[in-house]
Amino acid sequence: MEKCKEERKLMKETVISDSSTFDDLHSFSDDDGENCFQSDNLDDDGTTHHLEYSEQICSSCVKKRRLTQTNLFQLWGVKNPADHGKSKNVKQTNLFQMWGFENPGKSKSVQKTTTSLASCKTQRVCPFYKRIPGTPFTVDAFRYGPVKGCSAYFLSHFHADHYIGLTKVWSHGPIYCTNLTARLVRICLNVSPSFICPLELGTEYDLKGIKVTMLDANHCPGAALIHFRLPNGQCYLHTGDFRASKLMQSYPLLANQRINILYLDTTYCNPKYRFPSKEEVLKFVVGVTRTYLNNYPKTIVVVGAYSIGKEHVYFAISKALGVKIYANASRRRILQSFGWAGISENLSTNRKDTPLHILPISSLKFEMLEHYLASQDRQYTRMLAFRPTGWTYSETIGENLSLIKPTSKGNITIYGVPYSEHSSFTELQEFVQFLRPEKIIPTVNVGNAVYREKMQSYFQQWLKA
DNA sequence: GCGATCAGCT
DNA sequence: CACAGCTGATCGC
Repeated sequence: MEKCKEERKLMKETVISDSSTFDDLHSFSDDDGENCFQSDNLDDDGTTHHLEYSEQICSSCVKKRRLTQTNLFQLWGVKNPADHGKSKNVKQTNLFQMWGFENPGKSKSVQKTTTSLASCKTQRVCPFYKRIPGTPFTVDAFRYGPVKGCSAYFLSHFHADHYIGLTKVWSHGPIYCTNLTARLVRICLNVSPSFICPLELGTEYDLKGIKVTMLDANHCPGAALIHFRLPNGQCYLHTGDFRASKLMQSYPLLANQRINILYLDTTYCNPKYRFPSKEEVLKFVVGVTRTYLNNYPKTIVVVGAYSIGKEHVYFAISKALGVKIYANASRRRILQSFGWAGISENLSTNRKDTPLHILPISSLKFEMLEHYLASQDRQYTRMLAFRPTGWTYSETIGENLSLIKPTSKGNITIYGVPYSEHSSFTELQEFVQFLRPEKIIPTVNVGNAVYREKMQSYFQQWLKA
């Protein structure tokens, strides 16, 4: 134990020195004594930065996995008797409690032996594609501690994989984001308001001599594309997470404007991802719901959702059926914070008032849904559930939604629907061919050199034409 | 005891 | 690989 502690300390020091090396290579001090990221650390072939793509971790610690307890009770699907005593002390936040009733007993079929690495902390280094060269800015880089040379931290949108590391003890610098994202950072993460700097969409700001504009990203509420114009005339666009749309082609900062570097959300940068438009998916979801309710009027409709995003799936059902939306208090609070007109009238605080319920997407499993249905005072005889996720796709289904077949068990039916808030391959192509940027830096799927090369070859093909 | 963070999992 | 998290475990305070 003590040995491990020492190793961790040693590793931390090692990593910090590595980090300094990186910064020494890629940053300089300007007249104010503030560090900026140089723009000349970027090569044209896109192959010379493999090291920078991988966030640094301690390999020696990874090898030293230490077994903790194997939970045989879970392995057997039996309740751990010791949990009875614990339950009084342990703060439980499981779904059953969220719904307001007892956990019927965890019976995960297979629970792997748990291992622990927390004792061997990994220290990551901010990868180059999160830094904006020639500026003291980073985008979605909160998990690296204070980033050397960074005096302003941008948050593109409020999803956990982008704000990870941002907590109420944050003190490494100002956080720039849209108004809506700023509210979420404050109310959900309790970050000190003194660090939160909300920016109006579509308004140009001068931040440390750089012209910055946030543009709607057509992703989740509050998500932004970030446009930077440097004093030397260079323009960079960071898409954060986005779904490219025709509307973006009318943004004054994008139409007929030169973009020198495009930091691109390449989540679905593969021709196999050809999913339908959001509108088509919404139409499909509403159609399925109507048909189902015609056949089985006593049906409860459930939509799975993450913290924010994909709200229109249940808004569409709500509107089409003329029913309110039930969501738990924390989700209602978040939805209210969007400041959307008329949202309050469509939310219900009582689950008995409406057949349309929103649940965490992780709870869309038959066992949990059966329990949820059983808890509804026999109001309903069936359940229809939707799981909206971009990964719910199949090459054969492609854009033909009628090929989607639900999975059913007993009186519960679950539809996976390809409602995506990221660009499809085609949308990416159109966006890049519209923007014709000088250079493209992918920000997703970059952990693997083969993928990186594949993506760069797509970019080249698109821009050849 | 609480919050932060991480590996593993989906 | 990643979506956008969740869970359990551990550690620092």
